[in-house]
Amino acid sequence: MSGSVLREVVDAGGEAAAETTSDRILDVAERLFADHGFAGTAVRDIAREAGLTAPSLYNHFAGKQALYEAVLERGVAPLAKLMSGLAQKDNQDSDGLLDSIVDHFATHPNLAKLIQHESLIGGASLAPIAQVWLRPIVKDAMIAIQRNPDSNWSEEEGPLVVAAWIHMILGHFAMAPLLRELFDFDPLADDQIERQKSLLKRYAKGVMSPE
Amino acid sequence: MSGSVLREVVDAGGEAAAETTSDRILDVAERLFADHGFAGTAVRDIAREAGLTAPSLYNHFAGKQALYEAVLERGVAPLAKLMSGLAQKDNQDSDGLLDSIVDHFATHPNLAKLIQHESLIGGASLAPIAQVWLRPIVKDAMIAIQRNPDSNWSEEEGPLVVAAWIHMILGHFAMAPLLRELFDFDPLADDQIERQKSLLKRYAKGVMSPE
Amino acid sequence: MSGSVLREVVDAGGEAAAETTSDRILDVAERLFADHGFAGTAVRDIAREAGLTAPSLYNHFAGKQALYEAVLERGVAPLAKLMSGLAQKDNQDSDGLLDSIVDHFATHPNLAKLIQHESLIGGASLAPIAQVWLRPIVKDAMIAIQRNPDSNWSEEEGPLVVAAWIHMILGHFAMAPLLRELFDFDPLADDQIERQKSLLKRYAKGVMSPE
Amino acid sequence: MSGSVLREVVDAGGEAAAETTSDRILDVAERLFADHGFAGTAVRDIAREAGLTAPSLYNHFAGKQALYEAVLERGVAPLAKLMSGLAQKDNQDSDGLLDSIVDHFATHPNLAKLIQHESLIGGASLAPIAQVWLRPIVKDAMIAIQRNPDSNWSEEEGPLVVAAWIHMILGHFAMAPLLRELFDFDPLADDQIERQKSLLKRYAKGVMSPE
DNA sequence: GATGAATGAGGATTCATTCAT
DNA sequence: AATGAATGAATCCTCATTCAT
Repeated sequence: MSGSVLREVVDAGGEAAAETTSDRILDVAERLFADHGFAGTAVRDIAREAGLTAPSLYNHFAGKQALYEAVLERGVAPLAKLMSGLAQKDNQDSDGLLDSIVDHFATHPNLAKLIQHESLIGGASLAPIAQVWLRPIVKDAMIAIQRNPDSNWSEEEGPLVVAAWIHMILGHFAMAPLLRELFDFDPLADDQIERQKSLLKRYAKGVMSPE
Repeated sequence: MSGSVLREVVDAGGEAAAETTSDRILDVAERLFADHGFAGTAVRDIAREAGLTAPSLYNHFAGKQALYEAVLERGVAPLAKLMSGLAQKDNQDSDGLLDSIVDHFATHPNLAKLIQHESLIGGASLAPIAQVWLRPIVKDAMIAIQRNPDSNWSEEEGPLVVAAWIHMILGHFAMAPLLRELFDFDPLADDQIERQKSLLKRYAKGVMSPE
Repeated sequence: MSGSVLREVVDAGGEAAAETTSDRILDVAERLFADHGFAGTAVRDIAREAGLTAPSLYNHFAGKQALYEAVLERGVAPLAKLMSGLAQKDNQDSDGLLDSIVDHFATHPNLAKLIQHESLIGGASLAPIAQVWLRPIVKDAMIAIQRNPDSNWSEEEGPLVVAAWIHMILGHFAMAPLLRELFDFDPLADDQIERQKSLLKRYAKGVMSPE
Repeated sequence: MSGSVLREVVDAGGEAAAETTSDRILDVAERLFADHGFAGTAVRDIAREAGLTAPSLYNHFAGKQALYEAVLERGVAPLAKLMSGLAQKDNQDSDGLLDSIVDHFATHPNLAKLIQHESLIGGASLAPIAQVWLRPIVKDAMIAIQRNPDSNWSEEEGPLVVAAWIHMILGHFAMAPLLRELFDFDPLADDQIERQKSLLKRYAKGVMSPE
């Protein structure tokens, strides 16, 4: 259940054992897009780090935009799958749900950055992400919040509560460079991830129901 | 004609009444850097929207990077000033503090995006922002959290708690495009900002001290 | 089609029969750098005269400076090779040595200009030229001068004597525009080159040992 | 007679005691044009080193080209004056003539570089230099050579002999960077200039009449 | 699948020059 | 006489992309 175990199994976040060339390209592109954003990433750099030349990359992806979208889809799809799966299970178990989500981001360290980049830019790919993948989950979450007998959030506050969760989870992973500067630890280290998980769980218990 | 007096009144957040060319450039650059990031913003576009040609811009700023840093400094400096001022007042009054901070981001709608862009990229300008401007504030916040008799966060959790506040506040303003897609409201609308303020205040009361 | 054989024959000094694009670029660049200097030569002009666009040129050379250095190396290397070859032969035969050197500059009409440009500017590429290529030859020359029984130059004068030879040989080819203005002949014409050779030989006999 | 004495008196080569702004500009421009060539020198750099801005420079000179020509004229005119004066004196005294010329270049250390730059480029300003200033002197020199009873140069060789003198004198001063790299002394140091003078005088005696 | 060569569009920046002040 | 601001032209160079091989 802990992230460190999952990492070896899933491997989607690391590019060490990449097999096909397309996968290798996607791995590199994911990392570079996450670190430098879409505009700040050169196709040539992706190609070079993937071990080929830029023209060769066009044998695998129609263009930079298409590659970017493929990266986003590959990154966001399993997240959506995970969460729609979780939603169908016992959604009272917010602890396990939080563990799963945080673990997913921990094993996919570029995902949060990708989502936050796209959210900041408000690019064309944001709508699919938000509408297709995240919205259903959000709906479940809002239902869960409302259904919680301890919760006393008004209906208008629901979205902001959900948004707060998104910010806390995404932020922990996406804004790692800032946190590293501000504090003296790496938010992506295993112990910090565990701490963040326990923090979020305590929030889930107490914070959600202030009284 | 007596511009210097008007400037403070009119110019809060908008770039309509900008007076000097340098200010106009800074205003435009702030908006474009916030919306498209550093790499995604062309000097020529900044110049055009500021009403001059790209070479002319170099009469006011040494280069793109220098302009970017000037934008960041102009944006972050008052934030730091505000918060260091708040820290010296009654720092038990977390409500007023939250109001001030949120209001500042509300009236400087590009600031959160600028900080989050730079945090994501982990660029060279991040260190000054974090070290010089944010770190002192963070120190105060952590002291306040520890001093709170109701608080029972361990010492290691302090940074993560502070980080959570950063994520919630920055996120509300910076990730507006995502929230707009996900929900059907504008986080920057006055009523939503008020709602967010009251939400954060409730968090400050309850969430910080779960038991 | 069998280019590699032809190249040595046809391509001596002229850029007409250049084969590979890189060679064509080098040929044009050599001529333009020689005629206008480094700063006075535009990459776009080199590219245009070589039959391509400026960006295409970057597929062959990393940049203007790299191209310049490649031009210098291609020009100076055979000169050094020639002279180190001559040094190993009977170095009493100063006549043959002078013939070879002058003929080399005659068949590489840009070389003297390139060296003199770089010597005037004192650019970064001058040190390699001087240290690696010319210095060994100079050493030989100074030994030869000292060893000459008729020579009565003091040790301190040796360098100046060598320098005088350099000036006379380089000057004849590099300062052709001045000589054309001053006199009414072309220093690069065959008969003038022959005359210069015989002049230098007479110098070598008489001038070097005045008494 | 020695260069070191003259330098303090004449001062045309140094820019320390420059008086009018125009003179200061000319001094700086002369040095920069000599060191970097016409294309390699920016008007702004000249202006900055002269203590004003580029637009101000246009109050004194019509443009870059005009400034360049003014520099050349100011540099070459006294040289021509000197030499026409020398020609009218006892032109058998080649020793004094050589001393004067070399001293002039020694006290005007940029002059040789300026002439050699312009000769290499073959620019529009070369013709005036060659035709108006140098040609009369050259004519005298050739007459002197022919008239010398010891000389046995053919008529066609005359120009080449004169050219050789030009190369040796200009080269010593203009190609100082190369000589510094090649040998371990500064050609512009007083002792080296004296040595060069004595060398040239010996050449004048012996070399000119090999038999 | 891969690549070297090529390119139009655009990148930031420099340059010589102008002009109102 | 000096300058801040402005600019068209040109600088070197990068970029995403195409295409023949």
